Amino acid sequence: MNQRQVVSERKGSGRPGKNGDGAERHEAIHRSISDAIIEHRLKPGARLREDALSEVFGISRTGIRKILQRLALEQLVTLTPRRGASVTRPTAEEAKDVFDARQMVECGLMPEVARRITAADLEALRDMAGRERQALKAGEQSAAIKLSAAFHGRLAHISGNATLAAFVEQLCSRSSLILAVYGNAGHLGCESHDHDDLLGFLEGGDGERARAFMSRHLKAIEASLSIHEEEEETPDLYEIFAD
Amino acid sequence: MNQRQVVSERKGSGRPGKNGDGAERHEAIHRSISDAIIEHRLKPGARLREDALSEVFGISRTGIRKILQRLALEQLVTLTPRRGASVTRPTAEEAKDVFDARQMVECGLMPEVARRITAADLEALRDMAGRERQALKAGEQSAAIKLSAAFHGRLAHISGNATLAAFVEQLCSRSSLILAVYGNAGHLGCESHDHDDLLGFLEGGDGERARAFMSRHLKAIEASLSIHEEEEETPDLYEIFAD
DNA sequence: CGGGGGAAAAGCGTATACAATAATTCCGTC
DNA sequence: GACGGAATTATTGTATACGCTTTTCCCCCG
Repeated sequence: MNQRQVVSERKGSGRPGKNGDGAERHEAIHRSISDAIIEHRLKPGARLREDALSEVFGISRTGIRKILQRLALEQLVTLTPRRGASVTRPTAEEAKDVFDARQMVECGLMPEVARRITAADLEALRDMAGRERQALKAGEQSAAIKLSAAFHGRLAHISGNATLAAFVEQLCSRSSLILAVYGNAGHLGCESHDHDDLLGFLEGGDGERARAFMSRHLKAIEASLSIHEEEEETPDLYEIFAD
Repeated sequence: MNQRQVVSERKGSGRPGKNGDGAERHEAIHRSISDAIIEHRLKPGARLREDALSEVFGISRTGIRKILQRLALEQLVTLTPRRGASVTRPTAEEAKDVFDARQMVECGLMPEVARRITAADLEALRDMAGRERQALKAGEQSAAIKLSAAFHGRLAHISGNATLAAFVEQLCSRSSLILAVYGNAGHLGCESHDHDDLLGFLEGGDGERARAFMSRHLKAIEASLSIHEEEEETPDLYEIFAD
């Protein structure tokens, strides 16, 4: 594909182990794969072979498996028992569940966010929204998608509830996958200046209006999807040939 | 301790690999440890050494590490870089976050649950509530705690949203840990017949009343905690000896 | 020419070995 | 007798080796 310069420092060096900071390394690899999925550089259904990944990142399969397993818990990859890992292809039902969950949690968080948001938060968020619009205009869908998810995640963090914020982040990642499967190319994700408008309500401290706007915003994204329920993994032949 | 008969079939048998159904095995071990934590047979702060666990369950450290990692993602155990795993000891802040999250999600789910609940669901839930009361009366705190968490989890599943239901289950598990740290012995968890009352509202299809009742129910549990913020892990000596 | 069976290959699951680091204990010196 | 340091021990981190399952490809038979 196109990412080749990921990380190759000390790849062919004879020393196998010799770790300096293994934990951060793993974190970096996790983010690297996670980003590739969220940005649609790895598309739903793509297989992730352990050997290939271990070679690319220069660590053994042990470490890769650990990361793959974590990604599976985050619902970004699917682990099929003897078949290995692949990028998750969300079902229509999962898509509905994820957006219903976002509706409940993100909207529910808005009043508290409006109460706690600071000038520094607003500045950072406006910057993100601006860069997102810019990326969208420049046709860089990957960057725009990632920025949109980051915006929603950052917003949730302002509520002060780390548990709910982490949940929102996970939902946003999954939403990105859903967009990849059911989104129409063209007007994808949070286009327009919805995000800027939302920040306006939050700056004014109007939590209820922000909640209502967030609700419409999410509904608009969900409505833009075309849920056509691809052919099932195990088509029900009895139903198909019931005549 | 007291669990010794866990599983020892084919333990000393020479064959190392020879797996029949590794996945189910791992699932069982995960549940075994998870239950032990939720039932307070393993208390917060308890260390979980990999060697010991691998010997108890008769699998190698590889499998144990996998399970430990999953438990860490579920926030039931804490993985300290070079120090191994231990049962998570929730902070006061985490406790607040968890209960706020439950307040938002579980209450928000009630209307939909009231809409979809069936007679079979009601019967199963009443059975669980009954067994919980019975266990509480018999002084079996462990069983009561697990049944309470299971009740809330089962309830959430009726909403039909698997994502939110899984989240609720996780929150309930963590609540069990919170009870272990901050709960007063004596009246712990959902005593009385709160659960039965709730089922009454749901049976009547009154989603709004069920939501309000669930809100009070959760507030009551949270209020029964004594958040005294144990000595911090790194006490601020400068502040303590500031005079 | 198409389909099925078998052999080879590829890839995952698990265990084990080795290296590195944190904890503990023991000994020497002050 | 106590404190500091060094060696030993205990425990985690990582890699690698091996077995088993699945898949693929090729050849043979129909």
